[in-house]
Amino acid sequence: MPELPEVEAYRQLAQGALGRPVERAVLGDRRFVRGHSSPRILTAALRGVSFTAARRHGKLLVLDMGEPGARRSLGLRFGMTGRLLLDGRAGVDRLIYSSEREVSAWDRFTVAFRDGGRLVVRDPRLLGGVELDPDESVLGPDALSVTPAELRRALGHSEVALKARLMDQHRLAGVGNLIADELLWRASLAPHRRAGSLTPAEHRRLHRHLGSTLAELILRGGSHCGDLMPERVPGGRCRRDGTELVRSTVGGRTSWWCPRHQH
DNA sequence: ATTGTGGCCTGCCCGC
DNA sequence: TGCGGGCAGGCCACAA
Repeated sequence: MPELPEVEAYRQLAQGALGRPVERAVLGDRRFVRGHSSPRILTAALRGVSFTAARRHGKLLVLDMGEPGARRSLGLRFGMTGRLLLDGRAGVDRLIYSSEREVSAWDRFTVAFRDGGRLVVRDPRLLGGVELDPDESVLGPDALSVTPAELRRALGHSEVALKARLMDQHRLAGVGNLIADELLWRASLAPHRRAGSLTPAEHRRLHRHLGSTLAELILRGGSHCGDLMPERVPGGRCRRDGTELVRSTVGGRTSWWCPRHQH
């Protein structure tokens, strides 16, 4: 599903859309519009502009547009089943939980360029969305570039489960359910550990594993490419010590973890 | 402010 | 063979 690694791939794909004048934008489903702008205002804002930069903040892809001084931006979210396509090319090969089928009805948002190319968000489940001038200030620091001090601040002294805190986009942006499980498994930390209870050594370990896990998943091609993923099924075993993994609900999400080495 | 819960959305898979 | 129910989780509204 689209977590940070997928959206990073989408960002790289979207670089190919920069500098190409927009003919028009089309909403396949008006429910796909998020935020305060109406579909009419959003599509009108895109007419004739060119994108000047493709940025990523957590799971949010931001396309800047317009002249400096009158800067606007377009925010794209992908939920758990959203794909990005540019001129028919996909940003990622495979998307777990989503469908591989090509159904034009799932093209929720299309930007048609004057040169004939298209940027398409294809999302069967409508869990993603498009927003004009998204408020990025509500997002925490990006998980790929977060500093140790920022990560410690994100966890704070909270009594909330560590995993829930890591997935709180307002405090740390980019970590979703699959990566949280992978990260905690690698860092030997239990998902239900209180977020504020980590020792300095555990903070360091978590920060180190966060960076290396994300970098590795980006290289491997997605959030589903972790070492824990194949065992994230009933009867699955820990690849480190052979213990049968436990499935429980933490922070309202299905969590798989090793009861032997994660504490 | 913080935290937890339920609903939205729909393709897919399983059991009957 | 068709059908109903459960599941998946990012995000947001809402309540306490």
